[in-house]
Amino acid sequence: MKTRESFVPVYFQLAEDLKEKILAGELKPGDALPSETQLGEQYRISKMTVRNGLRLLAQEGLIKSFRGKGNFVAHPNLSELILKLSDPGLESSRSYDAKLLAINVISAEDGVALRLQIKPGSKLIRFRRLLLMDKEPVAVENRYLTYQRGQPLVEQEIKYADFPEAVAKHTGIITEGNQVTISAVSLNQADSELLETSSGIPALKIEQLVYGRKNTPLGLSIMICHGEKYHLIASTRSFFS
Amino acid sequence: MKTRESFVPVYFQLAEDLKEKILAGELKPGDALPSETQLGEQYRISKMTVRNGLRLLAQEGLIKSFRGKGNFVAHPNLSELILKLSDPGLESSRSYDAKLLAINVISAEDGVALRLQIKPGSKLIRFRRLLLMDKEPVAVENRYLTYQRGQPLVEQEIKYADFPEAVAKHTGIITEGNQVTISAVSLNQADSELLETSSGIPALKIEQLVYGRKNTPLGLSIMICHGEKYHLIASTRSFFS
DNA sequence: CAGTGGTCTAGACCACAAA
DNA sequence: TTGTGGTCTAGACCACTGG
Repeated sequence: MKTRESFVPVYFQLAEDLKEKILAGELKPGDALPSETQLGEQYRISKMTVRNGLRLLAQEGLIKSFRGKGNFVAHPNLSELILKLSDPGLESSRSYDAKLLAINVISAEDGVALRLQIKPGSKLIRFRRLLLMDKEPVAVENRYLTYQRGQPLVEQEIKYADFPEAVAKHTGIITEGNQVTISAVSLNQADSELLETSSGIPALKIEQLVYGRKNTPLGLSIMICHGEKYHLIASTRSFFS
Repeated sequence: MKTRESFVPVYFQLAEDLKEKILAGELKPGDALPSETQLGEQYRISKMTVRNGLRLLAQEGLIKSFRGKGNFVAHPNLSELILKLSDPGLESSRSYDAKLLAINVISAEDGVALRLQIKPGSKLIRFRRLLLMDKEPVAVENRYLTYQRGQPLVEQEIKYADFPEAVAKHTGIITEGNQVTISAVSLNQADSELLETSSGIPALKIEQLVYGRKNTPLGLSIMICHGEKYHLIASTRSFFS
Protein backbone atom coordinates (compact mmCIF):
# COMPACT_ATOMS: atom_id res chain seq x y z
CA MET A 1 0.00 0.00 0.00
CA LYS A 2 2.35 2.65 1.31
CA THR A 3 0.37 5.47 -0.24
CA ARG A 4 2.93 8.22 -0.21
CA GLU A 5 0.56 10.73 -1.72
CA SER A 6 -1.24 11.14 1.57
CA PHE A 7 0.37 12.48 4.70
CA VAL A 8 -0.99 9.90 7.09
CA PRO A 9 1.70 7.55 8.41
CA VAL A 10 1.79 4.12 6.82
CA TYR A 11 1.31 2.34 10.13
CA PHE A 12 -1.79 4.40 10.68
CA GLN A 13 -3.22 3.33 7.34
CA LEU A 14 -2.55 -0.29 8.21
CA ALA A 15 -4.31 0.16 11.52
CA GLU A 16 -7.31 1.79 9.87
CA ASP A 17 -7.52 -0.98 7.29
CA LEU A 18 -7.54 -3.70 9.92
CA LYS A 19 -9.88 -1.73 12.15
CA GLU A 20 -12.29 -1.42 9.26
CA LYS A 21 -12.18 -5.19 8.71
CA ILE A 22 -12.80 -5.85 12.38
CA LEU A 23 -15.64 -3.33 12.73
CA ALA A 24 -17.24 -4.61 9.54
CA GLY A 25 -17.23 -8.12 10.94
CA GLU A 26 -14.84 -9.43 8.33
CA LEU A 27 -12.58 -10.36 11.20
CA LYS A 28 -14.45 -11.63 14.23
CA PRO A 29 -13.39 -11.80 17.86
CA GLY A 30 -11.04 -14.72 18.30
CA ASP A 31 -9.89 -14.69 14.70
CA ALA A 32 -6.18 -14.56 14.06
CA LEU A 33 -4.75 -11.66 12.10
CA PRO A 34 -2.18 -12.37 9.40
CA SER A 35 1.22 -12.71 11.01
CA GLU A 36 3.37 -9.62 11.27
CA THR A 37 5.72 -10.85 8.56
CA GLN A 38 2.77 -11.59 6.29
CA LEU A 39 1.30 -8.15 6.87
CA GLY A 40 4.69 -6.68 6.14
CA GLU A 41 4.79 -8.47 2.80
CA GLN A 42 1.19 -7.62 1.94
CA TYR A 43 1.64 -3.93 2.62
CA ARG A 44 5.29 -3.90 1.51
CA ILE A 45 6.38 -2.35 4.76
CA SER A 46 8.87 -3.42 7.37
CA LYS A 47 8.00 -5.46 10.41
CA MET A 48 8.60 -2.62 12.84
CA THR A 49 6.11 -0.48 10.97
CA VAL A 50 3.56 -3.27 11.06
CA ARG A 51 4.05 -3.59 14.79
CA ASN A 52 3.62 0.14 15.13
CA GLY A 53 0.21 -0.15 13.53
CA LEU A 54 -0.85 -3.18 15.51
CA ARG A 55 0.08 -1.34 18.66
CA LEU A 56 -2.62 1.22 17.92
CA LEU A 57 -5.25 -1.50 17.69
CA ALA A 58 -3.98 -3.11 20.87
CA GLN A 59 -4.25 0.21 22.69
CA GLU A 60 -7.84 0.54 21.60
CA GLY A 61 -8.50 -2.93 22.89
CA LEU A 62 -9.36 -4.26 19.45
CA ILE A 63 -6.66 -6.93 19.29
CA LYS A 64 -4.54 -8.93 21.68
CA SER A 65 -1.08 -10.31 21.02
CA PHE A 66 0.24 -13.66 22.15
CA ARG A 67 3.93 -14.39 21.80
CA GLY A 68 4.56 -17.45 19.73
CA LYS A 69 0.94 -17.63 18.63
CA GLY A 70 -0.15 -14.50 16.84
CA ASN A 71 -2.38 -11.44 17.00
CA PHE A 72 -6.05 -12.04 17.58
CA VAL A 73 -9.17 -9.93 17.41
CA ALA A 74 -10.14 -9.28 21.00
CA HIS A 75 -13.44 -9.95 22.65
CA PRO A 76 -14.47 -6.38 23.34
CA ASN A 77 -14.68 -5.41 26.96
CA LEU A 78 -17.35 -2.81 27.44
CA SER A 79 -17.14 -2.92 31.17
CA GLU A 80 -13.98 -0.86 31.42
CA LEU A 81 -14.80 2.78 31.26
CA ILE A 82 -13.02 6.04 31.69
CA LEU A 83 -14.46 8.28 34.33
CA LYS A 84 -13.59 11.94 34.28
CA LEU A 85 -14.07 13.31 37.76
CA SER A 86 -13.02 16.92 37.63
CA ASP A 87 -15.73 18.15 35.37
CA PRO A 88 -19.02 17.88 37.18
CA GLY A 89 -21.85 17.14 34.88
CA LEU A 90 -19.85 17.63 31.72
CA GLU A 91 -22.20 20.35 30.61
CA SER A 92 -19.58 22.91 29.76
CA SER A 93 -22.28 25.46 29.30
CA ARG A 94 -22.59 25.62 33.04
CA SER A 95 -20.27 27.66 35.18
CA TYR A 96 -18.40 25.84 37.85
CA ASP A 97 -17.02 27.25 41.07
CA ALA A 98 -15.89 26.23 44.49
CA LYS A 99 -16.12 28.01 47.82
CA LEU A 100 -13.81 27.23 50.68
CA LEU A 101 -15.82 26.83 53.86
CA ALA A 102 -13.14 26.05 56.39
CA ILE A 103 -9.68 24.71 57.05
CA ASN A 104 -9.16 23.07 60.42
CA VAL A 105 -6.78 20.79 62.16
CA ILE A 106 -8.77 17.92 63.58
CA SER A 107 -8.30 14.58 65.24
CA ALA A 108 -8.92 11.69 62.94
CA GLU A 109 -12.13 9.86 63.64
CA ASP A 110 -12.11 6.11 63.31
CA GLY A 111 -13.50 5.79 59.79
CA VAL A 112 -11.12 8.31 58.30
CA ALA A 113 -8.17 6.97 60.29
CA LEU A 114 -8.83 3.48 59.01
CA ARG A 115 -8.83 4.56 55.41
CA LEU A 116 -5.72 6.69 55.80
CA GLN A 117 -4.00 3.91 57.74
CA ILE A 118 -3.18 6.11 60.70
CA LYS A 119 -3.96 5.96 64.39
CA PRO A 120 -7.37 7.29 65.41
CA GLY A 121 -6.93 10.68 66.98
CA SER A 122 -3.94 11.61 64.83
CA LYS A 123 -3.81 15.17 63.64
CA LEU A 124 -5.25 15.81 60.22
CA ILE A 125 -5.84 18.88 58.11
CA ARG A 126 -9.41 19.11 56.97
CA PHE A 127 -10.78 21.25 54.16
CA ARG A 128 -14.45 21.80 53.72
CA ARG A 129 -15.50 23.06 50.34
CA LEU A 130 -18.78 23.80 48.68
CA LEU A 131 -18.99 23.15 44.95
CA LEU A 132 -21.22 25.35 42.90
CA MET A 133 -22.72 25.05 39.47
CA ASP A 134 -24.45 28.08 38.05
CA LYS A 135 -24.05 29.56 41.51
CA GLU A 136 -26.19 26.78 42.96
CA PRO A 137 -24.56 24.53 45.55
CA VAL A 138 -24.35 20.99 44.20
CA ALA A 139 -21.85 19.25 46.44
CA VAL A 140 -20.03 19.40 49.75
CA GLU A 141 -16.50 18.12 49.95
CA ASN A 142 -14.54 17.10 53.00
CA ARG A 143 -10.88 16.66 52.27
CA TYR A 144 -8.54 15.13 54.82
CA LEU A 145 -4.78 15.32 54.48
CA THR A 146 -2.13 13.59 56.48
CA TYR A 147 0.52 15.93 57.72
CA GLN A 148 3.71 15.17 55.85
CA ARG A 149 6.65 16.73 57.59
CA GLY A 150 8.92 18.59 55.23
CA GLN A 151 6.73 18.07 52.24
CA PRO A 152 5.11 21.12 50.78
CA LEU A 153 1.84 19.27 50.38
CA VAL A 154 -0.05 21.28 52.96
CA GLU A 155 1.11 24.71 51.96
CA GLN A 156 0.31 24.07 48.35
CA GLU A 157 -3.08 22.71 49.26
CA ILE A 158 -3.92 25.79 51.25
CA LYS A 159 -2.61 28.15 48.66
CA TYR A 160 -4.61 26.59 45.88
CA ALA A 161 -7.48 25.29 47.93
CA ASP A 162 -10.08 26.87 45.71
CA PHE A 163 -8.44 25.67 42.51
CA PRO A 164 -8.73 21.90 42.51
CA GLU A 165 -6.89 21.65 39.22
CA ALA A 166 -3.99 23.54 40.66
CA VAL A 167 -3.99 21.36 43.73
CA ALA A 168 -3.79 18.28 41.59
CA LYS A 169 -0.93 19.70 39.61
CA HIS A 170 1.12 20.80 42.56
CA THR A 171 0.65 17.85 44.82
CA GLY A 172 0.62 15.45 41.95
CA ILE A 173 4.27 14.60 41.72
CA ILE A 174 4.25 12.44 44.77
CA THR A 175 0.90 10.87 44.15
CA GLU A 176 0.96 7.54 42.45
CA GLY A 177 -2.55 6.26 42.66
CA ASN A 178 -6.08 6.99 43.35
CA GLN A 179 -9.09 4.96 44.28
CA VAL A 180 -12.62 6.16 44.09
CA THR A 181 -15.74 4.62 45.58
CA ILE A 182 -19.16 5.78 44.49
CA SER A 183 -22.29 5.03 46.45
CA ALA A 184 -25.72 6.45 47.15
CA VAL A 185 -26.74 7.92 50.49
CA SER A 186 -29.33 10.16 52.01
CA LEU A 187 -28.48 13.76 52.71
CA ASN A 188 -28.05 14.46 56.40
CA GLN A 189 -29.26 17.60 58.08
CA ALA A 190 -26.03 19.59 57.95
CA ASP A 191 -25.26 18.83 54.34
CA SER A 192 -28.81 19.48 53.19
CA GLU A 193 -28.61 22.96 54.68
CA LEU A 194 -25.40 23.67 52.84
CA LEU A 195 -26.93 22.38 49.63
CA GLU A 196 -30.03 24.45 50.27
CA THR A 197 -32.41 21.55 50.07
CA SER A 198 -34.22 19.24 52.43
CA SER A 199 -32.60 16.35 54.23
CA GLY A 200 -33.28 12.79 53.21
CA ILE A 201 -32.88 13.59 49.54
CA PRO A 202 -30.76 11.02 47.67
CA ALA A 203 -27.15 12.00 47.12
CA LEU A 204 -24.05 10.64 45.50
CA LYS A 205 -21.20 9.90 47.84
CA ILE A 206 -17.83 9.98 46.13
CA GLU A 207 -14.92 8.83 48.23
CA GLN A 208 -11.49 9.45 46.79
CA LEU A 209 -8.36 8.03 48.36
CA VAL A 210 -5.06 9.39 47.07
CA TYR A 211 -1.97 7.26 47.46
CA GLY A 212 1.65 8.32 47.37
CA ARG A 213 4.65 6.11 46.81
CA LYS A 214 4.63 2.64 48.29
CA ASN A 215 0.85 2.84 48.56
CA THR A 216 0.91 5.26 51.46
CA PRO A 217 -2.46 6.98 51.74
CA LEU A 218 -1.91 10.73 51.46
CA GLY A 219 -5.38 12.08 51.56
CA LEU A 220 -9.05 11.35 51.50
CA SER A 221 -11.80 13.29 49.88
CA ILE A 222 -15.45 12.65 50.62
CA MET A 223 -17.93 14.42 48.41
CA ILE A 224 -21.64 14.49 48.99
CA CYS A 225 -23.37 15.49 45.79
CA HIS A 226 -26.91 16.57 45.25
CA GLY A 227 -28.49 13.66 43.41
CA GLU A 228 -30.49 15.63 40.90
CA LYS A 229 -28.05 18.42 40.18
CA TYR A 230 -24.86 16.43 39.93
CA HIS A 231 -24.12 13.29 38.04
CA LEU A 232 -21.08 11.47 36.73
CA ILE A 233 -20.40 10.60 33.14
CA ALA A 234 -18.07 7.88 31.95
CA SER A 235 -17.33 6.44 28.55
CA THR A 236 -15.21 3.85 26.80
CA ARG A 237 -11.72 4.88 26.06
CA SER A 238 -10.72 5.73 22.57
CA PHE A 239 -8.32 7.55 20.26
CA PHE A 240 -5.63 10.00 20.94
CA SER A 241 -4.07 11.54 23.99
CA MET B 1 23.27 0.46 30.83
CA LYS B 2 22.02 -2.43 28.71
CA THR B 3 22.33 -4.91 31.53
CA ARG B 4 22.21 -8.13 29.62
CA GLU B 5 22.47 -10.23 32.74
CA SER B 6 18.88 -9.52 33.60
CA PHE B 7 15.94 -10.59 31.49
CA VAL B 8 14.07 -7.35 31.54
CA PRO B 9 14.08 -5.52 28.22
CA VAL B 10 16.42 -2.57 27.95
CA TYR B 11 13.65 -0.14 27.12
CA PHE B 12 11.86 -1.25 30.25
CA GLN B 13 14.91 -0.50 32.37
CA LEU B 14 15.15 2.94 30.81
CA ALA B 15 11.48 3.56 31.59
CA GLU B 16 11.91 2.44 35.18
CA ASP B 17 14.96 4.66 35.61
CA LEU B 18 13.16 7.72 34.37
CA LYS B 19 10.02 6.84 36.29
CA GLU B 20 12.09 6.62 39.43
CA LYS B 21 13.56 10.05 38.79
CA ILE B 22 10.11 11.51 38.21
CA LEU B 23 8.50 9.90 41.24
CA ALA B 24 11.42 10.94 43.43
CA GLY B 25 10.96 14.52 42.37
CA GLU B 26 14.31 14.70 40.62
CA LEU B 27 12.37 15.54 37.50
CA LYS B 28 9.39 17.76 38.14
CA PRO B 29 6.27 18.34 36.08
CA GLY B 30 7.10 20.64 33.22
CA ASP B 31 10.77 19.67 33.17
CA ALA B 32 12.24 18.52 29.88
CA LEU B 33 13.73 15.06 29.63
CA PRO B 34 17.04 14.61 27.88
CA SER B 35 16.48 14.39 24.15
CA GLU B 36 15.98 10.97 22.65
CA THR B 37 19.39 11.05 21.01
CA GLN B 38 21.00 12.07 24.29
CA LEU B 39 19.26 9.27 26.14
CA GLY B 40 20.41 6.90 23.44
CA GLU B 41 23.99 7.97 23.99
CA GLN B 42 23.72 7.88 27.78
CA TYR B 43 22.31 4.39 27.84
CA ARG B 44 24.21 3.27 24.76
CA ILE B 45 21.05 2.12 23.06
CA SER B 46 19.47 3.02 19.76
CA LYS B 47 16.91 5.72 19.31
CA MET B 48 14.07 3.29 18.58
CA THR B 49 14.70 1.54 21.86
CA VAL B 50 14.67 4.83 23.71
CA ARG B 51 11.38 5.70 22.10
CA ASN B 52 10.03 2.31 23.10
CA GLY B 53 10.78 3.12 26.70
CA LEU B 54 9.42 6.64 26.55
CA ARG B 55 6.22 5.23 25.10
CA LEU B 56 5.63 3.33 28.33
CA LEU B 57 5.88 6.51 30.36
CA ALA B 58 3.61 8.32 27.95
CA GLN B 59 1.02 5.57 28.28
CA GLU B 60 1.09 5.93 32.04
CA GLY B 61 0.56 9.64 31.64
CA LEU B 62 3.91 10.48 33.21
CA ILE B 63 5.36 12.31 30.23
CA LYS B 64 4.12 14.15 27.18
CA SER B 65 5.91 14.49 23.86
CA PHE B 66 5.98 17.57 21.68
CA ARG B 67 7.35 17.33 18.18
CA GLY B 68 10.20 19.68 17.63
CA LYS B 69 10.41 20.54 21.33
CA GLY B 70 11.07 17.49 23.44
CA ASN B 71 9.66 15.14 26.04
CA PHE B 72 8.37 16.71 29.21
CA VAL B 73 7.26 15.46 32.57
CA ALA B 74 3.48 15.73 32.55
CA HIS B 75 1.31 17.45 35.08
CA PRO B 76 -0.42 14.41 36.53
CA ASN B 77 -4.10 14.19 35.91
CA LEU B 78 -5.77 12.43 38.78
CA SER B 79 -9.22 13.14 37.52
CA GLU B 80 -9.19 10.50 34.83
CA LEU B 81 -10.08 7.17 36.31
CA ILE B 82 -10.84 3.73 35.09
CA LEU B 83 -14.20 2.42 36.13
CA LYS B 84 -14.83 -1.29 35.96
CA LEU B 85 -18.52 -1.84 35.68
CA SER B 86 -19.07 -5.55 35.45
CA ASP B 87 -17.74 -6.38 38.83
CA PRO B 88 -20.18 -5.16 41.42
CA GLY B 89 -18.48 -4.09 44.57
CA LEU B 90 -15.20 -5.68 43.65
CA GLU B 91 -15.33 -7.91 46.71
CA SER B 92 -14.51 -11.12 44.93
CA SER B 93 -15.31 -13.00 48.09
CA ARG B 94 -18.95 -12.41 47.34
CA SER B 95 -20.90 -14.50 44.93
CA TYR B 96 -22.54 -12.74 42.09
CA ASP B 97 -25.57 -13.86 40.14
CA ALA B 98 -28.31 -12.54 37.92
CA LYS B 99 -31.90 -13.58 37.53
CA LEU B 100 -33.86 -12.89 34.39
CA LEU B 101 -37.23 -11.46 35.33
CA ALA B 102 -38.80 -10.91 31.95
CA ILE B 103 -38.30 -10.34 28.27
CA ASN B 104 -40.96 -8.31 26.51
CA VAL B 105 -41.51 -6.39 23.37
CA ILE B 106 -42.65 -2.92 24.32
CA SER B 107 -43.33 0.45 22.78
CA ALA B 108 -40.63 2.95 23.51
CA GLU B 109 -41.62 5.60 25.99
CA ASP B 110 -40.42 9.12 25.37
CA GLY B 111 -37.37 9.12 27.63
CA VAL B 112 -35.98 5.89 26.26
CA ALA B 113 -36.85 6.81 22.67
CA LEU B 114 -35.00 10.08 23.01
CA ARG B 115 -31.84 8.40 24.23
CA LEU B 116 -31.97 5.70 21.57
CA GLN B 117 -32.74 8.29 18.90
CA ILE B 118 -35.86 6.51 17.71
CA LYS B 119 -39.50 7.51 17.36
CA PRO B 120 -41.57 7.23 20.54
CA GLY B 121 -43.73 4.15 20.30
CA SER B 122 -41.22 2.17 18.25
CA LYS B 123 -40.90 -1.48 19.14
CA LEU B 124 -38.16 -2.35 21.57
CA ILE B 125 -37.05 -5.51 23.29
CA ARG B 126 -36.86 -5.06 27.01
CA PHE B 127 -35.02 -7.29 29.49
CA ARG B 128 -35.63 -7.01 33.16
CA ARG B 129 -33.00 -8.57 35.33
CA LEU B 130 -32.37 -8.79 39.03
CA LEU B 131 -28.75 -8.76 40.15
CA LEU B 132 -27.86 -10.72 43.23
CA MET B 133 -24.90 -10.66 45.54
CA ASP B 134 -24.67 -13.38 48.13
CA LYS B 135 -28.19 -14.29 47.04
CA GLU B 136 -29.41 -10.87 48.15
CA PRO B 137 -30.94 -8.66 45.49
CA VAL B 138 -28.79 -5.56 45.01
CA ALA B 139 -29.91 -4.10 41.71
CA VAL B 140 -32.65 -4.08 39.10
CA GLU B 141 -31.68 -3.67 35.49
CA ASN B 142 -33.86 -2.64 32.58
CA ARG B 143 -32.21 -3.24 29.26
CA TYR B 144 -33.70 -1.86 26.07
CA LEU B 145 -32.54 -3.01 22.65
CA THR B 146 -33.39 -1.64 19.26
CA TYR B 147 -34.49 -4.30 16.86
CA GLN B 148 -31.80 -4.70 14.26
CA ARG B 149 -33.11 -6.58 11.28
CA GLY B 150 -30.84 -9.35 10.12
CA GLN B 151 -28.41 -8.86 12.97
CA PRO B 152 -28.18 -11.67 15.47
CA LEU B 153 -28.10 -9.19 18.31
CA VAL B 154 -31.45 -10.14 19.73
CA GLU B 155 -31.09 -13.87 19.56
CA GLN B 156 -27.70 -13.73 21.21
CA GLU B 157 -29.00 -11.45 23.89
CA ILE B 158 -31.77 -13.84 24.71
CA LYS B 159 -29.60 -16.88 24.61
CA TYR B 160 -27.06 -15.41 26.96
CA ALA B 161 -29.33 -13.09 28.85
CA ASP B 162 -28.21 -14.42 32.20
CA PHE B 163 -24.52 -14.23 31.32
CA PRO B 164 -23.68 -10.57 30.91
CA GLU B 165 -20.10 -11.34 29.96
CA ALA B 166 -21.29 -13.57 27.16
CA VAL B 167 -23.68 -10.91 25.97
CA ALA B 168 -20.86 -8.43 25.81
CA LYS B 169 -18.70 -10.81 23.89
CA HIS B 170 -21.30 -11.79 21.35
CA THR B 171 -22.83 -8.43 20.65
CA GLY B 172 -19.55 -6.67 21.02
CA ILE B 173 -18.29 -6.77 17.49
CA ILE B 174 -20.62 -4.12 16.28
CA THR B 175 -20.43 -1.94 19.35
CA GLU B 176 -18.02 0.91 19.18
CA GLY B 177 -18.76 2.99 22.19
CA ASN B 178 -20.40 3.28 25.46
CA GLN B 179 -21.52 6.11 27.66
CA VAL B 180 -22.46 5.79 31.29
CA THR B 181 -24.23 8.26 33.52
CA ILE B 182 -24.30 7.80 37.26
CA SER B 183 -26.69 9.58 39.53
CA ALA B 184 -28.50 9.19 42.82
CA VAL B 185 -32.23 8.63 43.10
CA SER B 186 -34.82 7.38 45.52
CA LEU B 187 -36.12 3.85 45.18
CA ASN B 188 -39.64 3.74 43.84
CA GLN B 189 -42.27 1.34 45.08
CA ALA B 190 -41.84 -1.37 42.46
CA ASP B 191 -38.07 -1.47 42.61
CA SER B 192 -37.98 -1.45 46.38
CA GLU B 193 -40.15 -4.55 46.43
CA LEU B 194 -37.82 -6.33 44.06
CA LEU B 195 -34.85 -5.32 46.16
CA GLU B 196 -36.69 -6.43 49.28
CA THR B 197 -36.37 -3.11 51.03
CA SER B 198 -38.48 -0.06 51.66
CA SER B 199 -39.14 2.64 49.11
CA GLY B 200 -37.51 6.04 49.40
CA ILE B 201 -34.12 4.52 50.19
CA PRO B 202 -31.26 6.12 48.26
CA ALA B 203 -30.12 4.23 45.20
CA LEU B 204 -27.53 4.50 42.47
CA LYS B 205 -28.90 4.94 38.99
CA ILE B 206 -26.52 3.76 36.32
CA GLU B 207 -27.53 4.52 32.77
CA GLN B 208 -25.50 2.86 30.06
CA LEU B 209 -25.89 3.75 26.41
CA VAL B 210 -24.23 1.42 23.91
CA TYR B 211 -23.39 2.77 20.48
CA GLY B 212 -22.70 0.92 17.28
CA ARG B 213 -20.94 2.19 14.23
CA LYS B 214 -21.54 5.78 13.18
CA ASN B 215 -22.73 6.53 16.72
CA THR B 216 -26.02 4.72 16.29
CA PRO B 217 -27.47 3.92 19.70
CA LEU B 218 -27.94 0.17 19.94
CA GLY B 219 -29.19 -0.28 23.43
CA LEU B 220 -29.82 1.30 26.77
CA SER B 221 -29.40 -0.20 30.18
CA ILE B 222 -30.80 1.43 33.28
CA MET B 223 -29.74 -0.06 36.58
CA ILE B 224 -31.17 0.87 39.91
CA CYS B 225 -28.79 -0.25 42.63
CA HIS B 226 -29.37 -0.53 46.33
CA GLY B 227 -27.33 2.29 47.81
CA GLU B 228 -25.92 0.43 50.74
CA LYS B 229 -25.28 -2.93 49.18
CA TYR B 230 -23.85 -1.84 45.87
CA HIS B 231 -21.14 0.64 45.13
CA LEU B 232 -18.78 1.39 42.28
CA ILE B 233 -15.04 1.40 42.47
CA ALA B 234 -12.72 3.23 40.13
CA SER B 235 -8.99 3.81 40.15
CA THR B 236 -6.24 5.45 38.18
CA ARG B 237 -4.96 3.48 35.29
CA SER B 238 -1.64 1.76 35.57
CA PHE B 239 0.63 -1.03 34.41
CA PHE B 240 0.12 -3.87 32.04
CA SER B 241 -2.71 -5.10 29.93
C1' DC C 1 19.63 27.30 10.73
C1' DA C 2 20.31 23.30 14.26
C1' DG C 3 17.81 20.37 17.31
C1' DT C 4 13.77 17.85 18.31
C1' DG C 5 10.38 14.14 17.97
C1' DG C 6 7.92 11.04 14.30
C1' DT C 7 8.32 7.64 10.78
C1' DC C 8 10.56 3.89 8.41
C1' DT C 9 13.87 0.30 6.90
C1' DA C 10 16.19 -4.20 6.53
C1' DG C 11 18.20 -6.70 8.78
C1' DA C 12 19.31 -9.59 13.51
C1' DC C 13 18.60 -12.46 17.56
C1' DC C 14 15.58 -14.01 21.33
C1' DA C 15 11.66 -16.46 23.85
C1' DC C 16 7.86 -18.90 23.23
C1' DA C 17 4.15 -22.15 21.18
C1' DA C 18 2.71 -25.91 18.59
C1' DA C 19 3.43 -29.79 15.84
C1' DT D 1 11.71 -27.95 14.11
C1' DT D 2 9.10 -24.01 12.16
C1' DG D 3 6.60 -19.96 12.85
C1' DT D 4 5.21 -16.50 15.92
C1' DG D 5 5.59 -12.16 18.47
C1' DG D 6 9.22 -9.26 21.30
C1' DT D 7 13.46 -6.81 21.34
C1' DC D 8 17.17 -4.20 19.27
C1' DT D 9 20.25 -1.88 15.95
C1' DA D 10 22.27 1.79 13.04
C1' DG D 11 21.26 4.08 10.03
C1' DA D 12 17.80 7.40 7.08
C1' DC D 13 14.50 11.06 6.01
C1' DC D 14 10.61 13.96 7.42
C1' DA D 15 7.96 17.74 9.95
C1' DC D 16 8.15 20.76 13.30
C1' DT D 17 10.10 24.32 16.76
C1' DG D 18 12.87 27.90 17.99
C1' DG D 19 16.50 31.15 17.63
